Amino acid sequence: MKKVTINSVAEYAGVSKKTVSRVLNNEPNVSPATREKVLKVFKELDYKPNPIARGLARNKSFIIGCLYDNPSKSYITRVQSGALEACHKFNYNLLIHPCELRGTELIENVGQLLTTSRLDGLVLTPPFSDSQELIDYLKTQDIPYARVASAIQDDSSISVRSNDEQGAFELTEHLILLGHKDIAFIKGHPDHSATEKRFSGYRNALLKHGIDFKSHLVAEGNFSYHSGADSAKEILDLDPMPTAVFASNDYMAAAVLKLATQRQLKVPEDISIAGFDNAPIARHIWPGLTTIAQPVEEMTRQAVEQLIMQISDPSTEVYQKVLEAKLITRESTAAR
Amino acid sequence: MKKVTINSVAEYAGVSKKTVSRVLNNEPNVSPATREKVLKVFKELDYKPNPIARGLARNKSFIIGCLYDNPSKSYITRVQSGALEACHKFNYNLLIHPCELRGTELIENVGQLLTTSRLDGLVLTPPFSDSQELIDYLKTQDIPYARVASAIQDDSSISVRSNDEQGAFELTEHLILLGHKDIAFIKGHPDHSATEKRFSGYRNALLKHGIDFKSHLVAEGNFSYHSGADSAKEILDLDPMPTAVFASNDYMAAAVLKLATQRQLKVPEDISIAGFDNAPIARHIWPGLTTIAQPVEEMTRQAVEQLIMQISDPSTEVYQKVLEAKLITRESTAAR
DNA sequence: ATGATATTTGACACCGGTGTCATAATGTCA
DNA sequence: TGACATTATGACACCGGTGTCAAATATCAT
Repeated sequence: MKKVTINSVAEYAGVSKKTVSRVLNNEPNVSPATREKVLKVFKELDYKPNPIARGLARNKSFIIGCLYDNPSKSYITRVQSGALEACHKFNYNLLIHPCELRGTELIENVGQLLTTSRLDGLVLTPPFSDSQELIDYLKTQDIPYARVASAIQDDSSISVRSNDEQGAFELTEHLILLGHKDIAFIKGHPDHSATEKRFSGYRNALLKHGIDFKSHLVAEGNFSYHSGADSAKEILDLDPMPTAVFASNDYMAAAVLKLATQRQLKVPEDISIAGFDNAPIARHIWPGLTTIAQPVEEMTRQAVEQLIMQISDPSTEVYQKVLEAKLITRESTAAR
Repeated sequence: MKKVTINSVAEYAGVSKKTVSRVLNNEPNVSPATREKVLKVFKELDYKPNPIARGLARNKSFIIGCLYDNPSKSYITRVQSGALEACHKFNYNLLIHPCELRGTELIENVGQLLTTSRLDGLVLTPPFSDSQELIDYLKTQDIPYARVASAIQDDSSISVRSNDEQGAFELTEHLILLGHKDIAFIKGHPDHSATEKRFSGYRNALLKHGIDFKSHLVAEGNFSYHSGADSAKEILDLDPMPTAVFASNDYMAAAVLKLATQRQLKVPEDISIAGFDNAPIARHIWPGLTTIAQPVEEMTRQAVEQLIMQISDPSTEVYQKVLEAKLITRESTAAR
């Protein structure tokens, strides 16, 4: 299998390299006859341009990097799947790069990534999308990036998020309307901006309905199943026990459900449990979890799509969007 | 921020490009003094070689591709995490490429991937690692690849798998020793070689203990939660109902557990349920699933590590390994 | 000191494309 | 038909490295 390069094509077609390059890139100023001829040779020799050479000449790699550090596997796969969809639409590829937010090496680590892969852009998922330090660094490197599910203010970069506050508000209201007054809340990871947003949605709903906020009903989680299990213990040990628990994501809610069931509590008869995200686990367990569907794939898809726009035309207006979250009721919540 | 290239380094250090290149690649035949001098300039100018230029010159990208099409999110993330570990150890990056096994475009799709990204190697995960068609194609493209969890015979390529048959045998035996005789089995996806292996482990255990194999106790699944739900219905509708169910993975087992619970059956008192893989969900639900721990990360890590070895030295002996699977007992199985 | 050999170094082509600019071919209008 | 604008084409440098090979220098034995 001999290698077919732009040179061989040019020679075979009897034109210059440059003309072949023009045809390749659909540039104007090629006569129809010549274009036709070259295209035929492409077919005949089964020519595929070398992306690396092209990358060198144009200083582009057609690769987008995805940064993440998230305890939820399903969140990651959803992010990836949205990102891939957008990438493939525009013939980009996706390189994944998990790393840790904490630790002084973050900047170094990302810098390493940038120099070793020459990415054309970066998608930041929480908690990176909320890291001011990282964002400041990226600005100095002038590499385009897009933030997913970030609540921090930065008008100069692409951002797509969903309305966490609104979602949490609706879910809390749902519980209140079912007659619950003692609603425990499990917070997410403090590094994620969604954590505060969801918490404030919860508080606002209580406020609106004239229910006193009680701080002893709030447990500190970090989105991991394990932290949910710890919080579950705290909450179920309370006396009197709250009649409902709202966990900031489905994994933690699943942990509450597990402990409740272990303790012979009936869900939702004895206690209602709700989560957030609509992760697969929410419907894989019994009873199914009432939760808030967050359009993770869609957020990421849009973010990456816009990122690619920005890469191909830096003058594109910076896209900032907030998508709606939606209440999904299942069997884990019921009237008091 | 001015760009620092090999030329500027050379000029600044007062040596030729080539000498800089030698230092860069730790090549011999550079006098200690010169090497020292160049290294100092590296630091001073904060020089980072351009991987794309290097890739063009050496026809290498330092990127490994990972092909998958698997309904289990947790399986995918485990695969990725093992692959990433190996990649980062050797300064490679990982590009992920989900695609569908079925459909005539597979070869075309992969071909496209290879020409648009110039990968240095490919990791195949099930069901791709079992696809003879794909493997034949890859051989014609002469790109190095490694197979993960594949049972098909191919001495010429790297393969790391775990002992599915043995694992299924042990799990079945565990159920038998608990006194179960009517043990239903839910098969996995027919495109995965593990499916037959697990099934045959199940049959062999029955055989060894003199229990008749009953085909009506076998349901056809495909590893997805959904298929598990369908199979669960079939099995729980049987009369008499079997006293134990062994699903070929944990997702399907979780579906059985959900339906059983919905039907007010007590697990494990009324029916024992077991899965395979030791996916996170196995311990996220109540009762926890008895299952077989499959070292997915470790398999992939080894496969990628060997792949990289092979890339850097094609004469490396082809690595083929079978790792052990391990029985994990939890609350979902009990004596009859 | 001399020649023989080993080590260090650099000039230059090359990887496979793209960008710039000059030149050739064609079209337009008075 | 000539003057000029427009379109088509190619020569050549360039992106930032690596490979080849010959020249320069150092090392060693005699």
